[in-house]
Amino acid sequence: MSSTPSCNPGFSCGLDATLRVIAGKWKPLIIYFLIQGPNRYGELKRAVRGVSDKMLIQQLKELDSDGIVTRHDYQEVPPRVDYTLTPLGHSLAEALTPLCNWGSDNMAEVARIFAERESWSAGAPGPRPS
Amino acid sequence: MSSTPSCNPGFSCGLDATLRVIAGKWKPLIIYFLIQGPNRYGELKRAVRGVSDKMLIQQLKELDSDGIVTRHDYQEVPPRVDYTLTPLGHSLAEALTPLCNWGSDNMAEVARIFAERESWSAGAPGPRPS
DNA sequence: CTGCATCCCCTCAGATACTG
DNA sequence: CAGTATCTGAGGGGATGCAG
Repeated sequence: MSSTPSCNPGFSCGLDATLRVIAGKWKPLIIYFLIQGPNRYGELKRAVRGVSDKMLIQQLKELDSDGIVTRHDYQEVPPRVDYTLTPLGHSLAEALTPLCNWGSDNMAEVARIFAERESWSAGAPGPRPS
Repeated sequence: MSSTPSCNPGFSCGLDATLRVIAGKWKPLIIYFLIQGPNRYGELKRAVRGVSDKMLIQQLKELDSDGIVTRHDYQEVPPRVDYTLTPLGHSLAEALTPLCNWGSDNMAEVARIFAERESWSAGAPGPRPS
């Protein structure tokens, strides 16, 4: 029955379950862009810059079979396909929001950290080994 | 917000920035367990099931150099080391909460989906997934 | 903790089908 | 030819885990 056990087979906790769904380099981005508007393949590809066709298609396919998005093929001549979030996917996208905000809020900080890390390889005078 | 740069060098959006920090198979779990309580190395290892020593140490080290956690070595015998979240790490952990909740809320759903996907190889008499 | 063997993820480059 | 969506194969590199 649906007694929602505290710790189900396979998942050590809720976060664990979530991670299985959004695992991968692009899925979080894809999901998050999907809720913001663009849903045609081309739009998505432009939004998630740096992703290759293969990856985009692949991830989209996985998200589809995971019940996060729905693929709609208009079967038209200039190919037209769009992807929309399912209710489940929509709620997931919303759960992603705080992460996005965190990144926005701390972007300067994060950028600085990464910049430093790159610079020490270039010979930074950092009194900072450990 | 007033001083929040729209799109900084390298990051296409906030989510992108965040993902660079929590990239990896274990980091989100580690961070989230860290906020839930105490965390000696051993505790952590028990919490994040399936992780190897090498990976745990490695990820912890990265999180440390990313300013997310702080490593404290008591230099005792028996070795005692603990890791605590920095303010930055703490806020990140909080941003992770909705994701954890999402997983908990939809664990049954997710488990079902994954179960079905695995069953195709076992020949389940399922009433057709579609 | 370091080295080594492995595996999967991801990127690159090229191909297909159809229209204006 | 240009544009859209998708697929295929090859290959590198990073991530992961085991043993010394």
